[in-house]
Formats: sequence, C-alpha cells, structure tokens
Amino acid sequence: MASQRQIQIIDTAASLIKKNGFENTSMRDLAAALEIEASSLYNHISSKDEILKAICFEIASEFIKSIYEVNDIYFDAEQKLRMAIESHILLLTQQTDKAYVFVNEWKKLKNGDLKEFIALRDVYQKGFETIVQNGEDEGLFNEVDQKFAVLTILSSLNWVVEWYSPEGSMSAKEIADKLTSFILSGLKKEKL
Amino acid sequence: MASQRQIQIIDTAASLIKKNGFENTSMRDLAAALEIEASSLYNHISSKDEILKAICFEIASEFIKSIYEVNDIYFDAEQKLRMAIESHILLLTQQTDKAYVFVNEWKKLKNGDLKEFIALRDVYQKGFETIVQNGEDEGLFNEVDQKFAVLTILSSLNWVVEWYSPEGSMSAKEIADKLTSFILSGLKKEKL
DNA sequence: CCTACCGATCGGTAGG
DNA sequence: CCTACCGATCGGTAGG
Repeated sequence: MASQRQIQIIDTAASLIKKNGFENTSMRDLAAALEIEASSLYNHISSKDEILKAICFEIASEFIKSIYEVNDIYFDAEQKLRMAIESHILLLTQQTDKAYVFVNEWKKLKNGDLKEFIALRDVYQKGFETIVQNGEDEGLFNEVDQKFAVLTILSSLNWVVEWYSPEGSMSAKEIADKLTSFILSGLKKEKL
Repeated sequence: MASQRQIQIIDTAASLIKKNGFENTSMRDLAAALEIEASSLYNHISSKDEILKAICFEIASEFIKSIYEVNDIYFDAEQKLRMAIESHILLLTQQTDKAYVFVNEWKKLKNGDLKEFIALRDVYQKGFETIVQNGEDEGLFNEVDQKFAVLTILSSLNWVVEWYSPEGSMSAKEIADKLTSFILSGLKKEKL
C-alpha cells in the first residue's frame, strides 16, 4: 500500500519527469522539490526505477479498467468506440503528468518491468481491437487491418498529452468528440 | 560541410540513440561502436549536443523540402494529401534511425537549437495545413480545426517509426496508402 | 529525515 | 587518433 508520502513523491516525480525527462530528473532534483535530502527519499521508495514503474503501471491499470468497462456496458460498436475514446482522453487530461510519463517514458522501464508493461499495453490494445472487430461484424466499419487501425488511433489519441492544458480552450469532452468524428469519418465529406 | 568521418559518426550515433535513447548513449559508447577512443570523437564533432542537432535538422530540412515540392507540383487537395503522406512515410522508412531520433529525441535539443527546430516543425505543419485548407476550399474536406487535424494526422504518421522494419510485411507505399485512406475516410463505411 | 560518503560514469580538455 | 586526466554529477548506502 502507498503511504501519503509515497503518493506525494510519485506525484512530484511525475511532474518533474514530464518537464525534464526521466534521465534528466535526478533524485536530488526530486528531493529538492520536496524540500528534503536525496537520501531521505530512500526511506519511502527503494529506487528511482521504482518511481517510473509506479507511474506507468498506475496509468496502465486505469486504462485497462476503463476498456473493460466500456466493452461490458455498451453493445453498439460505434458507441463503444466513442466511449473508449472519451475514457482514454479523460484519463489523459485528468492525470496530465502521469499520463505524459506513461506515454513518453515507458521505454525506460527496466527488464522485467518493461516486459510486464508491454503485456498490459497489449491487453489494452486488444480491447480496442475487439471494438473494431465488432464494428466490422455489425457491417458498420470497413474491413481493415485491426492492429494497424488501433495503433494508428491510439497514437493520435496519445498525442493529446503533448499539448493539453486544463487552461486551454477545449474541454476533454470536446477533444474526445473531435477525435472520434475524425476517426470514424476522416477528412472527406460524405458523398451525396 | 560534413566529412565522411562526420557522416559515419552521425549515422552510428543515430543507430545507438534509437536503440538506447540520447542520454543513455554515451560518447564512450559511440566511440566504441566506431572502434576509437571517446576523446578522438572531438576531432570531428564539437559536442554530443551537436550530434543530436545534426540528426534532427537533417530530417527536418528533408521534410520541409518534400512538403514544398508537393504543394508546388499538385493541384488537387486529395492528391496533395496523398503525396504528402507518401513522402512523409517514405522519409521515415528510408531513414529509420535518424527519423526515429527526429521524432523521439528532439525535445533534448538545447536552447537555441530547440527553438530553431520548433520553428522548422511549424513550417512543415503549416504546409499540411495549407493542404487541408485547399480541401475545404474545394468543397472536398469537412470544415475542421486545421491545426488540430494536422497534428492528429502527423502523430499517426510518425508512429510508424516505432514499428517499421524494412524486413516487415508492408512496404512504405502500402503503409502510406493505408494511412491515407484512414485519414480521408475513417473507419466507418460510407452510407449508401 | 540527515550527515557523510562511495564507486561509477559522464562530457569534455590538454597535449602530443 | 591516443594517453591521461578533470570536475561534476549520478544513484544509492551506512549509520545514526
């Protein structure tokens, strides 16, 4: 279980890592932000790598929870896709620091952690692939390379972490709506 | 002008940086790959930052060249978009190492280099925005937030550097075609 | 949570 | 292109 202090350390680390990257955030930087000495951090966390792991896996598990919910609750593929995108964007925009780290720094996870992370990511992607498959089965979506389609979709969703700000002009819901309509219909006007 | 040795250093660095990231590629690693001592590198390049700069700016200038060509040669917005995407993917897939570094490590450019890079990137994005604008003017594309649309498009294109391999089953042209049709028409079947 | 400290590694320079 | 080396910084530990 995570103590209050652990949570505070992880949160502060996420903010610093977003700003400067994982390697360019030293334990001394993190300690300074918390107004303690670097060595004191080790009473709460065992290593720098542990921090990255905590951030990436927290976000990963929230993503997985949300895709399961969507696939459980809704029946229609278009609605499922709409809700999956909305949940995804909501998570990215509510956890701006951690989600940024999740998207951009997961490659720096070490050995076993990295493998475990990739496995979780694959589970999430499979959740999206199911939706695309449903859409095809329903005759609603074009037949496409599902894996290719899902990864293209997710890359455009994840790009949101690069620019989203709570002070910006678009709400999470608006962003999700725009992305959904783009993903469903593309740029082209429907032929009349 | 770049000497043969400089080119070799940059190429080798791009390959190592793709594999391990910029911070995790030391000048000693690079020197070892070239079978010389780290200090010898400094006879050819002035600093580690200089290497990253060379890679990012080489790719940036090729992108800009290609978007200008596309906007010059073609007239129809759909064709322009198709060719812009094809050129983009061709570049990513022909320069796999440097393009990967361009996409993933540009944030580690320092001060002035970073600003200059962002300016170049903005020029490129404007080139794509022009195409989307053309498409709207021609009544071919939906009216959209152009900047938002272009960044969404580019994020899905750039994701290709994460997985493309020359030994893979898809050619650059096939990848470009799939992405183009997705970007133009989305997942949904056209209404009859 | 701190003081004091370690070994390792880094980018880079001097001088040849 | 190499030998020899520098100062800085890193993640982390010992011991209290």
